[in-house]
Amino acid sequence: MTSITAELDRQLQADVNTMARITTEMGWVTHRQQAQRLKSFDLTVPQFMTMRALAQIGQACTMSELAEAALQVSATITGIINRLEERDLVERLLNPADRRSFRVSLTSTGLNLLDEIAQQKRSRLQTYMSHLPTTKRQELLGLLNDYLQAMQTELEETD
Amino acid sequence: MTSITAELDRQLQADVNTMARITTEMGWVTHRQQAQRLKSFDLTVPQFMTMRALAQIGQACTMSELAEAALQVSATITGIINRLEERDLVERLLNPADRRSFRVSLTSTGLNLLDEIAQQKRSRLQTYMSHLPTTKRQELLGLLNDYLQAMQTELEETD
DNA sequence: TATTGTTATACTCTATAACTATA
DNA sequence: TATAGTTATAGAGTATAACAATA
Repeated sequence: MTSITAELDRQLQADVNTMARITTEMGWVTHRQQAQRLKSFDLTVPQFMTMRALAQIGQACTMSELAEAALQVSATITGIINRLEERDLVERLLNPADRRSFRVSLTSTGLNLLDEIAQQKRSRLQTYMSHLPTTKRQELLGLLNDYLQAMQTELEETD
Repeated sequence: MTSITAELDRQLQADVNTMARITTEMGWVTHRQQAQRLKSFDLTVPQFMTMRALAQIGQACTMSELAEAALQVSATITGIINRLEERDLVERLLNPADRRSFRVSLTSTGLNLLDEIAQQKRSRLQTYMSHLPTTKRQELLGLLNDYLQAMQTELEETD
């Protein structure tokens, strides 16, 4: 007869395997699905995530700050911002305090586009989430949030 | 005084907003983190996901089948398989039954590499998951699995 | 004629290293 | 000298369209 401890270990192993499969798959499916959806707005995933990072910072920030928030190196951000700026979705403003750097921010056009995309996403999620009982919903959110934070912490550590 | 229905609606709205934020962010963080980790194996995310799709199919498949499983178009898969084949991680085998197509499969080197990566991922997850009580773990897995399936179904529909 | 897979093309993302301007 | 940002470079992924070989 097996001990309770061994039983729990086996269960943990099984759960870890399942979790490994789900998170790997979910990351890729999410990425490809987002790319597909953003295409109709003529945006790429990195462009969208950069705009989102700008919105989240809330105020004009430097290229370096933006690069860090968007999980990119600064050379990459330069290219992304160039393309977004050509379409008047973001703007570089001179920074009188330090003439080496800019203040980058979303234009009103950029902010509106971001709102439109967010609204579309909320509509899709509403259908899915309204099928879950309130307690399950909140438990899911809490666990996802913990997991996300664990991932973000880990990313910072390996920097 | 507000009705219970209105209260529930407001709660649903709040949960939908949170879920929208978390899933968007998680997709990007996962993608960047995976890219960073895979770099130490000299693999890109699409290369890894293609190898994973091959492993999941289990037997040799055609380029078209692989493209569909890896959520790519066939022209993209051609390039990815070319690069993996040069490193002996996958192989194209002649298909006597139809000389237009190949049977693609992982080599033993490719399979070993995949195992090594999976093992590393399990180790990391184990630390995180052993902190969760068994019931919470399984509830999380159930909900994530449902969500993943909902996403995959949606991807197929928009094809 | 239809299907399988590749090639051609054009563009974006990505990281590293070299560089320019400013502090 | 150090820092902010860009440019140069090389390579990978991406989709569309044109193409070759085979069915």
